[in-house]
Amino acid sequence: MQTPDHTYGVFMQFLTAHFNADEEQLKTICSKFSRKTAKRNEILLASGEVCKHLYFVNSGCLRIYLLDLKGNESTRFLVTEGKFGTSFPSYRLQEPSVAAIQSLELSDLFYISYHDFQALLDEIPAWEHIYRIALEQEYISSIQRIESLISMNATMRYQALMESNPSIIQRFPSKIIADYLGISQETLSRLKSKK
Amino acid sequence: MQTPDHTYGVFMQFLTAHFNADEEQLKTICSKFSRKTAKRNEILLASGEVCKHLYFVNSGCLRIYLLDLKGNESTRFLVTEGKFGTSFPSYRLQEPSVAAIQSLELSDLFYISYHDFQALLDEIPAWEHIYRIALEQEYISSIQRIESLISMNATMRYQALMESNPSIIQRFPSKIIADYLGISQETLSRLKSKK
DNA sequence: TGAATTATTTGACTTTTGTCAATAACGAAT
DNA sequence: ATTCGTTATTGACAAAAGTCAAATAATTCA
Repeated sequence: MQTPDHTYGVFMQFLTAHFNADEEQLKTICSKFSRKTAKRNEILLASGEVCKHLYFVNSGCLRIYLLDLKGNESTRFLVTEGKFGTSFPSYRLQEPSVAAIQSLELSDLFYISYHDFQALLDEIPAWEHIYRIALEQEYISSIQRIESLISMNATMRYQALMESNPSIIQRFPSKIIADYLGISQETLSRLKSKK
Repeated sequence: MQTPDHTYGVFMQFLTAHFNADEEQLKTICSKFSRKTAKRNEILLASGEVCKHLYFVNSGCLRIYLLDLKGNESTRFLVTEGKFGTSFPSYRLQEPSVAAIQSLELSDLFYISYHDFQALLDEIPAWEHIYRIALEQEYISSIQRIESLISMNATMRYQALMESNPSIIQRFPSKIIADYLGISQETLSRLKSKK
């Protein structure tokens, strides 16, 4: 991938929003990203592997999830269009991943290796700045998620999700919404019908 | 606070670990921090207020916690010696805080305002770099906390905490450990006696 | 030190949530 | 449209965790 153009879609919007003034930097950044299509339900990372890529979801959706010995799944994150996602602890530390990554839909993805990501941090100070801002946002989101998990019951967590992010409730199977909320799908089904 | 010296304790260790080569930057950074002592159980931030300070805990301990209408408390974070802590979403966005901050012990604190923190980010590129690294670590910790909350029951979460951070179990009242794990103090007491 | 406060444990009971199983509904792909 | 496989709902029951109350233990600090 060498020169950015309109076919980049949402990824192009992200880049120009941050680097519109600097064609040179933009080309450097694009040169480090590759693009791929992931099929519905395709596994991009199995648990136990070291996570090699950070993904930008141009279209579709990724799910970062845990799978225990009994086959129970827990959704750590859902990553929709215009967002970056990876198995962060594994990607950052280059250690085996606890979580797996799955494409929930037919997805159009840009991705960058850890090595190239580090190179961008060194080469382009603005890249570190943007990354820092993004980390702050994700950290705030994760704090809010922790708060809902330690201070609310299943009903309150579902209501809070309906208010903060109603689109994902419609978009994804309720089994996955239940995993994300840390409750069983039967419990979710019941609290939906009661209300 | 102008010139750093040995009375700074752990804070000095943190600074020299990152800026040992640069006396100039060190002085700039120190000039933005103030120091204060907080009494046991002193409230440093009440919920609803905008969080003005980021704290470095030189000695003692801070607790970032939630308080609901019924008086139930939930501990978002415990910040021990050598760590930075604040009500992060409020400090970063300069919005009213959901959480409160309390000094659990007699604590020796360094603190910096949001404005001065932003100034350091602009003035000293290495400050943004260090901050980014710290954010990554905190974000990874919060992801691991989310995972334990969505995929483990009370017993497993307690066991995991005993393995990952046994010192805080001994140091703090079990009521606070229970809050931190998202369970009632009675449940914690029972699972301790069963094992 | 000793009174007062705070924290912890335990019991009895309730509520919430999970599990298993059966059925119903839905959706993708031919 | 029909079939197959997945997803959602519901019931019956079990397990986990919460609540309230009382008794005991431990701490604080005056």
